[in-house]
Parts: sequence; C-alpha cells; structure tokens
Amino acid sequence: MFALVDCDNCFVSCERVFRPDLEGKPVVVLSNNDGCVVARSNEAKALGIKEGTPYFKLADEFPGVKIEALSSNYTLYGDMSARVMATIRMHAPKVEVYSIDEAFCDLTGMERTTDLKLWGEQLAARIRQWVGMPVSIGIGPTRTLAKLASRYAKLYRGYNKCCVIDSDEKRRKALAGMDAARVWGIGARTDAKLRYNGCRTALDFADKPQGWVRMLFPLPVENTWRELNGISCIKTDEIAEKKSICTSRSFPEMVADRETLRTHVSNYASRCAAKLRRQHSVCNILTVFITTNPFREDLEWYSNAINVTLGTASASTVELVSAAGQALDRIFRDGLKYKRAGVIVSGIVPDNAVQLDLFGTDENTRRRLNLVSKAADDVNRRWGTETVVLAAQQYPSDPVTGMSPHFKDVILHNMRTPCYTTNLHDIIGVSSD
DNA sequence: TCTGGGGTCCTAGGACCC
DNA sequence: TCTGGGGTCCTAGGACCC
Repeated sequence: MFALVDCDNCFVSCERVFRPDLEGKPVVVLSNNDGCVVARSNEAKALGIKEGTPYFKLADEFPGVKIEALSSNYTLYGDMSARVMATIRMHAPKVEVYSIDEAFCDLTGMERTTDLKLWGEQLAARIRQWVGMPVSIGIGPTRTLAKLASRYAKLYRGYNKCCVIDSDEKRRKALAGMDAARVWGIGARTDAKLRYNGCRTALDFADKPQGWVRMLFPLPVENTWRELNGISCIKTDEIAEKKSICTSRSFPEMVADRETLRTHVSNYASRCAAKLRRQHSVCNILTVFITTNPFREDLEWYSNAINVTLGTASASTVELVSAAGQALDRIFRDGLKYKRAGVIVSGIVPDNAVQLDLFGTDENTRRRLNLVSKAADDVNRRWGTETVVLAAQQYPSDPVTGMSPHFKDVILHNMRTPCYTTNLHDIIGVSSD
C-alpha cells in the first residue's frame, strides 16, 4: 500500500499560518512579477478563479469582490515544506518527496499491523498541529490510486483528512465518481482522446481491455491504466540528481539593451552553476534562450535558443557565465524588446567523473576555478545568497542611491509577506497586551 | 500597461552504420 | 518494369507533472 500526503492549497496555507486573519477569505498567491494566480484558497476556488489567471484580469472578472492577493514567497514555502516532510518521515518508513507539497509513503508491510485509516488521520492531525499545515492523505494499492484517494479526502470532510482504497469495491466506486481527466497521468490531450472513444470517468477507462489501450495510446497511459487496476508500476525516484537544470525569468519591463540582457543571463548561468554544485554535478552543455513578449501582437515576435558544448564538463560560475555570454551574442538581435530569458544546463554528470579534454581547460585552471566557486559558496552560505557575485552579474548602479542591484532585486513582488521562519529580522512579534 | 517557472519521459524520424 | 534487411544513436517535439 502507498500513501500520498498532499498539502491543502499549499502556498495559501503557508501564508495563513502567520496571517490567521486570512482564514475564511478568498486568497490567491501570485507568480513572479505578480503575474498569474498560482495558488488559491478554497474560497477563491469557489468564486471560480482559475489557476493561471493573470492577476490584472481579476479585477475585471470579479468586480466588487475583495480578493486577498499575495506575492509568492518561496523561501517561506520551501521551509514550511521541509517541516512537513520531516514530520512525515517521523511517522512513515519510506518517504518519497514528490514535489514541494506532496510526498508518497511506501507502506509495504504496515497494513498487517496498522489500521491505515487511523494512521493517516493521526498523521494529518499531527502535521496540522506541529507545522500548522492542513494536509489530505490518500491511501491505496498503487500511487495513482493513492493520489485519487487524496482527492476524495480533500473533497469530503467526512473522510476526516484520510481516504483509504483497500478493496476492489471501494476502488471501483472511487473510479466511477472521478472524471478521467482528474487522474494522475491523464492530461488534456489524452482526456480528449478518451472522451472521443466513449470514456468519461476513470472507471470507463480502467474497464477498457489492456490491448485496446496499448494500441491507441503511448506507454505512460498504459501504465496509468495498470495502476488504476491495482497493478503498481509507476515509481517516483527520490533525491535523484537532476538531468537538466533551468533558471529563467520574465522581466517586469521589456529589455531592449544587450548589456542588461547579458547581466540577466549572467545571473541565470551563475544560479545554474550553484544548483549544479549543490548536487555535486557538472554539465557538458549550456543553453541560452531569449524571447520577446508573445502576448504583444503589435510587436515583432522573436524566440531563439542556442546550445554551447563545453570542452570540459564544469560547474564553475566563471566558465558558465562566460559561455552564456558568448551564446547570447550569437542569438541576440538588435531592435527587439525582450521579455524573458533563461539558461539551461544539461549533459549532467557527477563532479567526480569528469572526462577531461586534451584541448579543454587545463587541470591547474580547473582546480583554481573550483577553489573560487567553493570560496564564493562558503561566503554566500554564511552571509546570504549572492553576497559575492561576479562583476558580470552586477547591474549598473542607480544614479541616485549609488547602489548596484543584482538578481534578486529585479523581480516585482509588491505583496510579499516576510520570511517568518528563515530570517531573524522577520520573526513574528508577540504582544502580551 | 499587466500573462510563471521548473522538471520528466516517450516517440518518431533522421542520419548514420554494415 | 523491377530498388533489401538489419541495426544504433541522437534530437526535437509532444505530453505530462507540480
């Protein structure tokens, strides 16, 4: 048996722990630059606010409705997530963190000795009490069925935060009451094809013969079919090293100037290098992409990307920033207004298995570059991210303040709450009056 | 005016080999 | 007139997830 522990409206719930005044109100959390709705409270969902709605459209679509909007605070969400996961680990033998707000538990062997329904209810209550996070738990013989069960736990209070599918009768009942589109692994395309073939509910799909599924759909869909029929075959790998790493941003204002764009791209490359080092990896390939605003039909649209192959695999900030700058020059076009840029690193291998190149960076230089990266990582760990950066990452100084802003300062987040749990200056004050 | 960011896996088709 | 048979590797794009 597997359990899925899923935080309820995760980002909104994180905020509400420190802002109890937001309980019972429609609350949304926005993406970077306060662009789109990425999380909604139940009240916001009930109003009909869709995920992905541009924030600026909310006022038009819901005139006169008071909607609490917050900028995203990923430092807070990451820390709250870590607390939830730590609590789960204390109560389950094998935990696979699947995303910032979900974890699977492999309960193999527990079903004989434990009342799983009670176990789930107690775990949910404990996470709520210790962390303040409401969670819903689904339990079933496959991960897909556990996920489906967690939806029922969210949907109906009667389950007391935990729904268990542990018999064929319960399985069929759960599948019959769920649209196929809601099933993990069934997206819009597959759902359209299923409907065309007469399958509306998850049960319609699960009851089709396996040969039919195999003939019409790719392998992942067939695996989902197996899982719905109680045959576990989808794994989630925990703590696997990433095979590609991307850092990208949209800009609050469009960027026409090559040097500003270069500074942005330098920062993204630097972030990718730091992420690589954190997982003890190096990359062979670096990709830079830039795009203009796809929503502006009055302006010329341009989007391009280019790969650079590194002579020797690297996670050096100096080397990656340099490669990114050269790549940018090959795709940059003058006279356009850019809206978004990013850096992707791939061809990732462990940093202790680097294939050297006869004509690449020599051993001595590599050693020195690694020392520079390590020194910067040490300083930044102690004094805060990006305390030390390359000159290429600095934006021109502000003529009034003389300050040189970098990376973290160029994204809009006008409604951001404090970092209550990770910054001593932001710690919450309590008055005894 | 204003529209996010980060991943994975599979598959078909091209280019190449004998 | 008539155009084989069997492989591998790589990549772009699709589909999906959060």
